[in-house]
Amino acid sequence: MKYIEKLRNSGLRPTKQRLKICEVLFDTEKTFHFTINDLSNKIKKQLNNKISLATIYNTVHAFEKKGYLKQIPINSNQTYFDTNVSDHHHFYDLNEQKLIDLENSDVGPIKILKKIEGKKIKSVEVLVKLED
Amino acid sequence: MKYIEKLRNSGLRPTKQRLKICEVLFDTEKTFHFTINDLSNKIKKQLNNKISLATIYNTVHAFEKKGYLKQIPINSNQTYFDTNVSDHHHFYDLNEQKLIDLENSDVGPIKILKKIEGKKIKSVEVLVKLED
DNA sequence: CACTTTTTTTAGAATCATTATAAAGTAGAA
DNA sequence: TTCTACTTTATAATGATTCTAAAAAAAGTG
Repeated sequence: MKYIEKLRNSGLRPTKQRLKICEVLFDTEKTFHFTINDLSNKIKKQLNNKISLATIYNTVHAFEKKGYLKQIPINSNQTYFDTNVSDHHHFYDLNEQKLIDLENSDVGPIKILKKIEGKKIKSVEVLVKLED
Repeated sequence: MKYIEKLRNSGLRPTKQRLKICEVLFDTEKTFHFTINDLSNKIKKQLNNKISLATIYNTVHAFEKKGYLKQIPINSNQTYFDTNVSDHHHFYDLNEQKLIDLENSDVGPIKILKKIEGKKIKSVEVLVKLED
């Protein structure tokens, strides 16, 4: 199965629960944004299946560490994740509290001119806040 | 007093506690980053004065709404604020968990090419994650 | 000044996302 | 199968933030 490798790479054994989580996360054409709570609900509805929060947290964090999911840097009481792990950015609609993808090509090239001794750049993320 | 206007503009009357908060926030040459907890401790040490968390939260949020403080979009369990409200960006050192200012001039101009119907851009914020 | 009304501060409780825990379940190797 | 190590789970713990209601302070009024 195609998700087994993703799990193994993330240091996780392919269990029933983890495979279900993979299905919901990766078995779609479109990528999407979610919170842990969103994901839990999606699993309940879509698969008619309850997986404990602890398992969901563990799995999502393992994927995030390996780069199969991305955290979206935004101030909210919940943490937002993205199944789109390509280099891209986000609009955040303040009124509707909704995230929208901004492809890299929608944002001009970004040059970081300042250097910090002994550190290298891991990622550059742009958040564009929108209002009415 | 110079802070009275800031408070009034934010819809707050100038009380003893709020003026103390202003002192710690705005009475320095250098701008700085802080969490509510940082600020509370700074008030204790620097002014030898305890102000309840509720008051600090209220005041900081009022200033943030008026633009006298900025929230820094970053995923953390605590919310980070910045007394530097000029247009600028941030490095985030993942290893030391420290924020560093990135002046606008340190980042090339950013062009957002995508438009969203009926929405206007309120801010563009760049977060550059650093690792060793 | 009194006295009333409104606003503010405060400590502590409530909330809520996230993390930790420990017991019961499951997978994989021998 | 049987043993061992890893997983899942429900539930508790944690910790930042928000809420609350009572006491304190400030403003308004005669």
